[in-house]
Amino acid sequence: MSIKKVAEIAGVSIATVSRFFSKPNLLKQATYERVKNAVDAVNYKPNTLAQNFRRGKSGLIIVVVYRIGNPIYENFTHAITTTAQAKGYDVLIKESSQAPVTVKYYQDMLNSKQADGLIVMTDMPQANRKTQEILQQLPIVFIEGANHKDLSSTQYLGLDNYRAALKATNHLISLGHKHIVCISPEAINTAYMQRIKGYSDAIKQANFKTEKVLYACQQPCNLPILLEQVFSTHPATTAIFCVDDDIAIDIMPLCKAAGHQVPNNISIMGFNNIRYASKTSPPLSTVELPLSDIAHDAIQLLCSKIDPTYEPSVKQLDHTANSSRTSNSPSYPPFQLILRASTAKAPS
Amino acid sequence: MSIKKVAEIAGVSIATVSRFFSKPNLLKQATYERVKNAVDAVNYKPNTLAQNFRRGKSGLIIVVVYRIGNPIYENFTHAITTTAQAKGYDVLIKESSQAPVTVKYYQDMLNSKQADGLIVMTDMPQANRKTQEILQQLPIVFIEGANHKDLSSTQYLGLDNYRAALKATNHLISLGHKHIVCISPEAINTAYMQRIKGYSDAIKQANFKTEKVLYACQQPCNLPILLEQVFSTHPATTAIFCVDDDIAIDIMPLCKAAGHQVPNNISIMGFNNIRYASKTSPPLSTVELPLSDIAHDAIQLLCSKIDPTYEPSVKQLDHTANSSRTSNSPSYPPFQLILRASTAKAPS
DNA sequence: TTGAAAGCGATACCAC
DNA sequence: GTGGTATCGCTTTCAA
Repeated sequence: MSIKKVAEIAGVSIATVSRFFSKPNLLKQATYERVKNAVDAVNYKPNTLAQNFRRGKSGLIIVVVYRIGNPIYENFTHAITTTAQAKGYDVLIKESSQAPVTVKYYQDMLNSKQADGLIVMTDMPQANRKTQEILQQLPIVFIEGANHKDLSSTQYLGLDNYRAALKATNHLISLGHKHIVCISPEAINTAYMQRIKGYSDAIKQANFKTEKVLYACQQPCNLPILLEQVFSTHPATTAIFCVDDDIAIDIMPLCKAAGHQVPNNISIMGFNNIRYASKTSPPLSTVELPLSDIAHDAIQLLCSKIDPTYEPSVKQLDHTANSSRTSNSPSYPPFQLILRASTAKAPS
Repeated sequence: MSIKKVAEIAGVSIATVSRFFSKPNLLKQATYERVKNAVDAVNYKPNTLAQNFRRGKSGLIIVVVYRIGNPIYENFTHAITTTAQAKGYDVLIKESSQAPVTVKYYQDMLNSKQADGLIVMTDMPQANRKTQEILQQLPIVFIEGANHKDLSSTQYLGLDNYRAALKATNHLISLGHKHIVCISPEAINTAYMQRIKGYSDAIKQANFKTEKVLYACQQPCNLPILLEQVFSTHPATTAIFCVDDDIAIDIMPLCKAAGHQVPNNISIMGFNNIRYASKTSPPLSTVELPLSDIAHDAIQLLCSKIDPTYEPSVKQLDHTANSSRTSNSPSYPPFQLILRASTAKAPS
């Protein structure tokens, strides 16, 4: 009844009140004033629910992250929001850690118009051929950690996890390390897989035989055991490549507690360069992906999927490292090696 | 046209299709089957936009946080979501760091029915008498950092920042420290103010004359200068109480770099017990507020504000420490002192 | 430049 | 148990 009320007070039709908000310059100055007065008088706000309903869209982009509180997202969501707002979308964040996020979930969310589009930073469980086809149709952009190999390049906007890991491992190799182990969370996703592959390939390219990947469970409960295992079965180990900073940050004190000096006896390398990586003792060497730089492209891509007429020519947006021929796009900087004091020359 | 389509296919009225979802047990078995088949056949999902519109509510609770990526929220949003979902609400998160969140913003968000209720963990800028009255009417629950003194107890669900800080400072005092400085972020909010007050009161109660509060700007740029200042103007300083862990984590390496051993020469105490507090070297002593424990009460309170008939008797929910007569509620545990290795006896 | 009116899709009341 | 239908508040032709 609200727009009606305002119309009544202003002595105009509801259409005019509607125009007051959507196309104010169509109104005659005098009419505009009358409506404005009425609107102010009752402090009228158009009912978003009704607007959304009528327009058939919610004006909402939802960013799905595994868990809030992960410092990785810090700048990314910020950049996403700024870009999206410029295009008239509001951005809200959904945590996926408490509910298994399935293809069906995305489908429902979008079909029922809860959100106009999704930016997903969580791994998607099983993507078989059928679900893949479904996802293809949906306005979703997958980033970081999606099962990109099941998705086309217009679906997935990736980061060069593979090459970054390759480079990080190569850095350790260049420091003279010959026995490097890799530690990954047990709950593995595609980003982690790519990083592990980067590590493996670096080891192989260097013709080392001691390639070793260990998996830590979510709660860093088994990390002490894991570490013990490393040094008992691979006593020659002089470097650890952790596929994320959290693992590295967890493991560094454990190394020290076990009597292994960092970096004198053992070098530790992280991944992501979270805010806390520079605060460890010694500060953590790590790699940083240009997460916030891809925000613009992500929104662009998403908009073109929400409204296919939006931008007919979607430019090439594949920044993944599926194969050796793929390279980083020049449009935004590639990964960056951040060298601090947790890595050093291998002890002789 | 969708419910209509399903009704057509099933050969029933739209009312029946509607009931299929809302009150399925009202349908005759045979009718139920027919509708079910039709629904499955076209993979029909009720349009949430239409439902929300018709029902006049969005079924959404939005948690407003200053910035995602802050580990404080990690468990809290989780707990909020679980509780809210049990009551039929979905929970999304809104970052406030990019847009100044004003009273008007909240008002619009709720009036326009974007969300049914808000849980706010950001400070609210200026709350004068008028805005206070407005907020009183709105389905908002303020937590942690709100200007609680401007709000009534049915509005604000607080944490005992004051007493936790008092206790933390008293712990330093009990270790023999007589010259304790306090460092707070420059962008101060009520939670920080309460903590600072807790610190001050502890100092006063101990009859120390050297009470000193310093403010670090958001980017920890001036922290080195601040620290230098501490030791030049207060060379007797043997302990630092930081009003949040981030400050403590930032300052610890700086102390060490400046040649002050932690905790031998200087003790450092944090606040919040974020995930990374235990990873510093030495591990950080801190205090932890029962943030995730209040999730249930927060949702309860919010629901009673969304629908006043929901729970006529709102039980006493004031857990703040406005005055000395207020005490922690027995319903959830109070703060907890987490003692690690960054605090030790004052050097003699 | 403005108004009248047809819906958007679902809900719920009132009949039968 | 089921169907008909008014209605939620707004947007958007189409006419005037």
